[in-house]
Amino acid sequence: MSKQPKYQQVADALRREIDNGTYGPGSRLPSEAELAARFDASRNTVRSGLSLLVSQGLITSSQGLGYEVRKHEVFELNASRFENLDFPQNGDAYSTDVVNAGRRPHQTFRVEVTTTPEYIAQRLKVEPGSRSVLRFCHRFVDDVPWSTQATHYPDWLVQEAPRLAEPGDIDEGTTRYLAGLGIEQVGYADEIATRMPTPEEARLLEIGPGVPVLLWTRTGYTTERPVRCTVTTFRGDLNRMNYEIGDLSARNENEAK
Amino acid sequence: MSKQPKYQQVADALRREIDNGTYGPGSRLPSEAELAARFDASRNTVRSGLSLLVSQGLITSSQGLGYEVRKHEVFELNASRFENLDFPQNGDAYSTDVVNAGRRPHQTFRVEVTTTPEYIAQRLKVEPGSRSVLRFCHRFVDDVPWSTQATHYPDWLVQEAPRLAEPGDIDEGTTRYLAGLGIEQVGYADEIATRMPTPEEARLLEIGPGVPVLLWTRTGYTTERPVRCTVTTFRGDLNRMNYEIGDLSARNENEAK
DNA sequence: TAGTGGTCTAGACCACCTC
DNA sequence: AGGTGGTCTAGACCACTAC
Repeated sequence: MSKQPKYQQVADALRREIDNGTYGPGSRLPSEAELAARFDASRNTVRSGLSLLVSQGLITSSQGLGYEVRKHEVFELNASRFENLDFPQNGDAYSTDVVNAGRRPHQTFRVEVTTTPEYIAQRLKVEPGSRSVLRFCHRFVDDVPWSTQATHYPDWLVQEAPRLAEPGDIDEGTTRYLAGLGIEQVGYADEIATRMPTPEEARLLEIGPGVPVLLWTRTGYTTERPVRCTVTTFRGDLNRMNYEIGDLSARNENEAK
Repeated sequence: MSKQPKYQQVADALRREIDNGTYGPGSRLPSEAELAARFDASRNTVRSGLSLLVSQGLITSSQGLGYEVRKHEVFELNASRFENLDFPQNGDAYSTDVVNAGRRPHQTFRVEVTTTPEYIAQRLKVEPGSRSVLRFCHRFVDDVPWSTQATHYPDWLVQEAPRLAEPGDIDEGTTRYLAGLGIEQVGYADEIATRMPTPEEARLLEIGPGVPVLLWTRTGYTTERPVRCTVTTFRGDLNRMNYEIGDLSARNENEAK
């Protein structure tokens, strides 16, 4: 058993006390000065220990207030049910999901013409650097930044569906608008990854240290070819994705919760 | 434009230089002492900036060696094709996937009888604290820790399928073994989440700071009820999950890569 | 105004790697 | 041996929040 550095001992001790409920979710930790006295360490050493827990997503800190144990509540997104065309409502699937969960959604929206980034071009099977329309959405739930969503449409598609390039929302939803033009998406390729946020993402999503992002890339296909590529960036601490595969009648028949 | 703290300026400057290729993947950064001179800051301040980049997963550090720009290579796992019963090979789907990618897999394995944790019990629709069999797998690719996988089987199922409780691998795969007993999984409910690793996970997966884990929970159902719940923990920097939904003939017909 | 965390410094000593 | 990062200290000053 090798000797642990002191800041590790601080972090471990506090983690144990958080795990066993001494400090519950939302409660405040003792101040740095108190902890320094308790562990017979300098304030800086205590800070090292605390910053470890911060970067592990266990606690947060705010100037003038102190350290607080992080609360976890997650929003579930059913990706296999998403964007069903027999959708009962107008508006997009996101708002419906959020309202159904008893929460209040809002979003900011913008449309621009861009050159297609490499990552997107691969998936849309177009030349990198060619033109595409980007529809970008910044989403909030109860005024907390929740996710960003960037959908790219290739240039050839915009020729057939000019409203994609117009600013402002498309009331019936873009998927349905395209379907009305005979461009029906019959398949999706989803990719899911995780990493720490870039500074830009941290700003948009108001993510503190220790919170990863969940990246969801969906490429939509007609029977002929890919028609759109959507990259959604979620706060990892607030979201979970669900997929249903095959026959789940055994699960759904007596659903309570 | 408010003034940034000096350690932020250090982090931002280095991030820019990494992004624009001044320091490419795998290359070494200047030493702390050199950076301190360059930014006219104390060594501790430079360390704050560097540790920011470490916790963002952009660089790693090793004692005696220095700081290095992280390399990214990801392994893709197709979750919708996974565990297909018409699978051509013996052995489990994981090994097949890895070998197909030209990599060398190995795993350690253990079986134990446990009391069902809350999280699992909910999904298997059994009492929390009741008995279940846990089959646990620690997986490596080219000797790099890759993922852990813990599958729980409820007690009632183990009565019908006693080999589940025996130590050692089941050659034909557990899914096929169960199918041979008339217990066929016809549906899966998948849940995907991300967070920073616990110290235990960081140890098993040899994860450094700044790397999140990807959590994949799959509950398998017969037409009657849930029969198993598998929780897989991936290193977030090395793995990506894919799902294919609906008709993707347009994508697969002229697949090159 | 008092208490909290945030930034920054200068310096000491240790542990690890390479030569 | 010399250079690298890792740990730790003591103290200063700033910025934010509460009262």
